[in-house]
Amino acid sequence: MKILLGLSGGVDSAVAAYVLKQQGHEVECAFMRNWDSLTNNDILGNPTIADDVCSQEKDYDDAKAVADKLGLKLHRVDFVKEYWDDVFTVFLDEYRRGRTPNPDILCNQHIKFAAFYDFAKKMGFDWLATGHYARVAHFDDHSELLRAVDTNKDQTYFLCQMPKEALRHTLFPIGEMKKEEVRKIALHLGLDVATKKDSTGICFIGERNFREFLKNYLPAKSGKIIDIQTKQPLGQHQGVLYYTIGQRKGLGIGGDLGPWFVVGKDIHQNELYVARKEDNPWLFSDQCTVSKLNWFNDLELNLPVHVTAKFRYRQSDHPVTIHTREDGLLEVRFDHPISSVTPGQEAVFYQGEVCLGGGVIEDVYLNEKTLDLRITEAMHA
RNA sequence: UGGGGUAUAGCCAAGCGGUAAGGCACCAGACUUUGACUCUGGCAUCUCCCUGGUUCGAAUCCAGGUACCCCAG
Repeated sequence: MKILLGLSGGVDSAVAAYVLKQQGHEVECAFMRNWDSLTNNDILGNPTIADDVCSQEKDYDDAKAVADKLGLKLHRVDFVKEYWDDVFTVFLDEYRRGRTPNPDILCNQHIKFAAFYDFAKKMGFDWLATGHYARVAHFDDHSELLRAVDTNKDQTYFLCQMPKEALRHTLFPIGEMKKEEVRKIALHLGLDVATKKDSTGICFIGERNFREFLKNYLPAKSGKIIDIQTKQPLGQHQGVLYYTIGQRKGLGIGGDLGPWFVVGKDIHQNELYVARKEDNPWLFSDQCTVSKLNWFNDLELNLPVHVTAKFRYRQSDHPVTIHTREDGLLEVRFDHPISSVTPGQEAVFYQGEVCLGGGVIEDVYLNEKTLDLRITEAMHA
């Protein structure tokens, strides 16, 4: 089989390349470049903007070293425009709406398993492979996405929006391995990336002071921080768009009552609403609606059904019941109230080991009332 | 300009003569391919409003200032 592997310069994809090669496949690698700090005006809060060699080039060098060591060909592909148009534009639009998007899910959806997948097809490859911690089971008529064996590293959450067709032609070579084993193999192979720190932050962009990063694209506009319980102003925020639900840091509210957590916002009034931990009904919800659904199987034909769901990466599974509403949105009812479920984030559904798919959280509810309605009522009471 | 009260780090706030608790905020690190949450650590050392004094020793006692608050005018 002719396989194109996405090689990032990290240890996971390096070992994935090795595994495929050992299995006797015809493997070539490709390094993706999706972000250009200068053309994308990524200045504020960029820790490496002044460096001679930007971190991406360092990653490319690492990837090149791995490919050379394994004797594999390395392509270099550039999706900077696609990333901006299909990922970052959506990302910013969501923020402008006061929501909190997940750019890495968009990236997998539009870049790695769309633009990159198309590139692989065009280049004549039969399969696409990446170093994600996930498993895929291919059957005659469909493919299933399964949780990684290493449950601590499982990345199916980020893969929930990958197109079905791409999943049909994708392999995750390290999905059966634990991170520890991956590093051990890399060490045995003498790869320099064996001990390289796991990358974090937005994929292709990296770790950032997030508020400073957003300021490059969303202008600061300070306003009031209000205690949703008493309606009293407690301080000033720097821009309501910079904060997300459940957030504690960055509010700058002193005194003896805290800590305070963001429970909601009004982008028109430019007000941020906060509550104390003791007032936690404000942080909880028992239901949400979900749009932009992507299913890997025909489960939706059999709704309603009781499954488990994650509402953010590395959150434990929560039992929920899902069914379709007349307006086409998916309605998700939680068995028990959950904290800080946030519009714009992804709800991903599982049945045991199988990742069924996911969608974007639209509204969150408590006792049949949307968060916005609850806030409006509280502020006018 | 009568009486009473308070002045401790950015914000709250312990301390009541023996060599500055704690919380919030903030900063750093850990965790983490989103944003968050969480965890760990740091954070008053010509220092406790100022100036004198008592004492072996004062944020703690005394005197005088200064500022703010409350009650009464």
